[in-house]
Amino acid sequence: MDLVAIYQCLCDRTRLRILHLLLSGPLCVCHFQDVLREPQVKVSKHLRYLRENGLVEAERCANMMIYRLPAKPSAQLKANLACLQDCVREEKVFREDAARLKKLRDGFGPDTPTCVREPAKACC
Amino acid sequence: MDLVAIYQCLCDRTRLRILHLLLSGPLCVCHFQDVLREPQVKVSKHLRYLRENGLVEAERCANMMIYRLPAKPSAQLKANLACLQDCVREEKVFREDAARLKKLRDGFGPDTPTCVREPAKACC
DNA sequence: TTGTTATATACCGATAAGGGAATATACCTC
DNA sequence: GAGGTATATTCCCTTATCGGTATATAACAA
Repeated sequence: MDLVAIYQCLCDRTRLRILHLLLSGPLCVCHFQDVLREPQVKVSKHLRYLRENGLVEAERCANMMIYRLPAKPSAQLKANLACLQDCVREEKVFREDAARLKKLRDGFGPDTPTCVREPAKACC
Repeated sequence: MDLVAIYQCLCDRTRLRILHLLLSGPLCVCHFQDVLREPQVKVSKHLRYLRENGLVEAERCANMMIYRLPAKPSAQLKANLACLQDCVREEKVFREDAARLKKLRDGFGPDTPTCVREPAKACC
């Protein structure tokens, strides 16, 4: 995995949003769908892309997949994720995503997805 | 110019090499050709891409074009260029480029291009 | 003017990227 | 087993990217 591959992962807005969310902790696919408000295929394909390039790791838990940032990121990846975290502050989309994620995590009514209402059961 | 556009510029190896060279100062196109050992079209087109996205600035000087990093880079760009400078250390291509550029700048025989032998005349 | 050097552009082909619709797989529950 | 939920994959289309060959432009020099 070289530097170019990292930037190739970072050069799509959806993937940036995904990585930004992961900076605050592991998430399952339905979280992403809900927070990003993007269709399941789209999310799934971008996650696959990130995974194939070593930018995220995945683990099955019951019938859902939990995605997280690599436990041992390379120096290059670490540097770029830190840089990303600085840069996203300036853009609205990312702040909105963060706000929606917070809402989900805080728990909001009976219509929020199971994996959010019952994190223990959903392993995340 | 948003974050995605920056990463789109960074996700090609030739453009990374160009930006890396620019981190050590302005250069004209023939420098790039020589150091990168890439054909003129290729260099020119990547420079155009970078310019259109605000990652480099250009100025004509006599019959050559001098490219440089923006005088007033955005916070996002500044952060990413700093990150880039850290990351390139790990990869051979960049070190080799730097070595070739140094050779050129130190002046090497009568077969080096005019714009390198006579920097004053070439405004760089 | 003509020629020369430096750089840019147009055009073409090959490949990759990104998105959606439909379908498949994996796991759970009953 | 059947049915449900969560996620992945396949197929198809559209558009972007990258590279090369050939040609055009800009500025200088004689």
